[in-house]
Amino acid sequence: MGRSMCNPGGLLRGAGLRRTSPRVSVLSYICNARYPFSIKELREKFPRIDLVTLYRMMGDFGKAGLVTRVELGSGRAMFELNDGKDHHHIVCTSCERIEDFSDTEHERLVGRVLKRSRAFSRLTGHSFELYGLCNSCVKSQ
Amino acid sequence: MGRSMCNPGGLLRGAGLRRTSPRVSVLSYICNARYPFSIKELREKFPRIDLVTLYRMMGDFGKAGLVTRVELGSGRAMFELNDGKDHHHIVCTSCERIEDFSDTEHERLVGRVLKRSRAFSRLTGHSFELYGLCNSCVKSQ
DNA sequence: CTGACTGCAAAGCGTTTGCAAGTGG
DNA sequence: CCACTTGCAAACGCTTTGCAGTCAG
Repeated sequence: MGRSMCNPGGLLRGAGLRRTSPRVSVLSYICNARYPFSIKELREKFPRIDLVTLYRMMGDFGKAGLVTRVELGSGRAMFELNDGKDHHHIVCTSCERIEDFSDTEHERLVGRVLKRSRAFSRLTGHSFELYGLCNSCVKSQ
Repeated sequence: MGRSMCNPGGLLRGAGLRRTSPRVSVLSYICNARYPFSIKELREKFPRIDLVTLYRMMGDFGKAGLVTRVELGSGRAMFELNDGKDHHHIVCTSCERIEDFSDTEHERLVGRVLKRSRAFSRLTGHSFELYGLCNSCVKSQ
């Protein structure tokens, strides 16, 4: 639900980006992705699109607010569709499985930290990610 | 206080690592570092120690529990002395200034998230970092 | 003396840049 | 048409690996 209503053409036009074939393909894939994805994953899914094009595409989509870059400690860039909701991730350090979670308490906490800070007065972003072992990896270890 | 009592030789021996000249130099620097540091910073501070040695040293110190690796969204690895206390960072995205903070509420939050998760039952770590502009960078922009 | 450690060279990986050819509006 | 996009090649920064010489214990 919601995901399937994704309209790549409209999203691109709304963002002021040209509706090219690579962009439409990738954007519709992104709309249906349930978890953060890497450039490598896009490359495997779309072997005919150049790696450089994918990097530039994520850069453009990012500037346009279509996708958000998330840091998940893997060393490579990960992205996800920007749905406007602030959520976070639990990442399995063994199989890289990812689960989303959101926590309203966390937002309050961020505000409180900022208020206490002497050196900072403006926040532009934050990362809050958990690392662990998912149930199946716990069993097999 | 505390910092100045740093004893590189003792720390190394306790960790089962040989007390070599590069390790002693770097470790005493680390003990007095007030903020997370990068390999590049160590390289500038100790030009005569090979870059590869610094990487391996951080790897060894990490395994021995002397330092902790922190992800601050810069793309490069950052480390800090492992003092056993769980704290977090506010990073200025303009000048890379770093301020530490700790928040007991955060620990409770982590436990709550884990309890609610269906797919995860064991956590091995977490990141909680804030990004923003420090007071002096806010003024100059 | 021996294994742990270091330095140098080279490779690996993810990412970025330059430029000519292609294409959407 | 013309500016925006793409693909290919090459460079880039950070990090890792291989190997021979060195040093601590």
